[in-house]
Amino acid sequence: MDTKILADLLFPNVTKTPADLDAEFPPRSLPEGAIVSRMAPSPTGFVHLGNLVQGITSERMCHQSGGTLFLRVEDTDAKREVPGAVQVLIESLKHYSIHFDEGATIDGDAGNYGPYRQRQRAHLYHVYAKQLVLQGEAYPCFCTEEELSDIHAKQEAEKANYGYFGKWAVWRDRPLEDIKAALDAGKPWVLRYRSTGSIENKIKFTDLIKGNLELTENDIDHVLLKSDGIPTYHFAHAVDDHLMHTTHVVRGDEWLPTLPFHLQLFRALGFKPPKYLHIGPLMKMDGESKRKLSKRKDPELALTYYRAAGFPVQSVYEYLMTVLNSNFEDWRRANPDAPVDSFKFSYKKMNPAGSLFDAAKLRDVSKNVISRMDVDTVYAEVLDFAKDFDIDLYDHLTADESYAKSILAIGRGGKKPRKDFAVMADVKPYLDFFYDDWFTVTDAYPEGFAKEDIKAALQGFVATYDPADDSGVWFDKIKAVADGLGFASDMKAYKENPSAFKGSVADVSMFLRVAVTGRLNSPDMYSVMQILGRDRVFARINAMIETL
RNA sequence: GGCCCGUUAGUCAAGCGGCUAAGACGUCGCCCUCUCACGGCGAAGGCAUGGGUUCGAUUCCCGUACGGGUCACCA
Repeated sequence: MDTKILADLLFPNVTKTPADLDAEFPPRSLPEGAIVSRMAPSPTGFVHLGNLVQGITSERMCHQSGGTLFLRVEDTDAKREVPGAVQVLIESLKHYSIHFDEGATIDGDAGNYGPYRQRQRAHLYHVYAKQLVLQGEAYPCFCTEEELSDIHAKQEAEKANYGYFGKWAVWRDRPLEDIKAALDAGKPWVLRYRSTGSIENKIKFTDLIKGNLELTENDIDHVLLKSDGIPTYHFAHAVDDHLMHTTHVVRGDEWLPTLPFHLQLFRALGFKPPKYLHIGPLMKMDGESKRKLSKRKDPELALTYYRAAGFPVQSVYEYLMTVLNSNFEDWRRANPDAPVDSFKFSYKKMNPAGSLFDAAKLRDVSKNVISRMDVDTVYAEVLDFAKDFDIDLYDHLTADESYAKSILAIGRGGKKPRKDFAVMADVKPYLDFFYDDWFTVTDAYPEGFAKEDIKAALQGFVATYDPADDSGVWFDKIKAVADGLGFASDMKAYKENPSAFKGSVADVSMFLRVAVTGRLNSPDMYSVMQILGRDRVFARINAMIETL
């Protein structure tokens, strides 16, 4: 068959050649060893953990090597696209500190290798499509959906392998007249790759994460161009990553089965294939068994889930970092205050297998991240969460900013900071008693004590409390009250002979705690009282005395 | 079903032919001049399995089992 005739028939308007495009998109001038990679999500309106895992990996590799990271929107499937999804995508990636050097932005494209939205690149793909037809390595196929499912059904019946290949590839070797006739009849067509591979052959391949792999050659005549003229992922991947000079492709390992086809394509097109990093999936426990996190079943896959739960961005980022490079944890312990990007990320540390998503671990990481934040940062984080998810909390915290901050400052800073919050939703139950309208007097007194003693202890405290005292003096006074009532002021003495006392200074402190905070647990009472102020402390203590 | 990937404690994981097989989370215990939150100390718990190769295998090879992925005009 004369491929020239066919090529012109199929792509009459394509005049450019691959050489023209190579001239249009010359290599970037980057230092030796610089990595160029991309994030290439499809705009489904749903940004998930997997996107982020892949994004962080690409981002670190590019920027640590002095290279370039770009964002390419894979919007080849018009059917699935959700309106406004591109914006959501760009904004949440930015939110999670994935910074792009070029690519799609909310306002349009930035960079010299665009367009960065695939649907706008149709003319580029067609140049290569025509080239493949010319080389006899692609052909049109006019099968309808029904015909294809018939083929599939027959294959099932015959227990043959599925797919459009060999004798099943009914349009593969049709004479030109048939094609012309179909074209003239206005039948829709797709462009298929003419595979010369065989499943009898194996190809060797080295993945940067998985290591040496042996894969079966591809013998399927995959679709290159859909009937709307827009490429499939495979074809777009080859063309785009060539023209954009991608050096490393990071993607999920669900792509491994189609990798042989991709390699075939790069060869057919005369492209140098990039290095690949195939990441194992994030899994979760589902009853007894593990399975890949699925976006239909698992809300925790969506980034928005973490925001609603009150995890700071930094927490999710650091958790994912520990999953990607487990030595990150050790590094973080040794460098508690260093910015995350001073950590030396290495793809060599990445696990070839999938990992189970560990919510408990996320919480732990998050506690540490939050405990390292300064007051202003925590305050901002809480507000950011509260304004969308707990407006009542937001109103309380903003009513008196410095008061709120003084609460959040308790136990913050220093070598052993408090770790009360894993998520911002933990904040309200932690500090509600600082607000009078949230505070409730409790009658759940510590058990095992005479009411008279509790009352006397509270009165004794009120008689001597002075907010000007430092914590040492403050506590000495409480000890004095304890002693006066037959409670041990010395914990050691108490432990050696508990029956010699009515209780200890710990119990006296508990009386105060219950009176002042309405609960059994609280941060350090000295700090609490300092923040509450003398009048409110006394009011609460007196209110409790009334009930005794 | 075909093809492919994977398998170190409940989980995340170091390890890369010779180690009493790190560490972290979780769990449990003890300690810590006021509880909690921290912090400290300690405990339980592991190389899926059968064959090789080797003086020696968690580490290399093959099989089995189990887990996962993929077989679209979706990415």
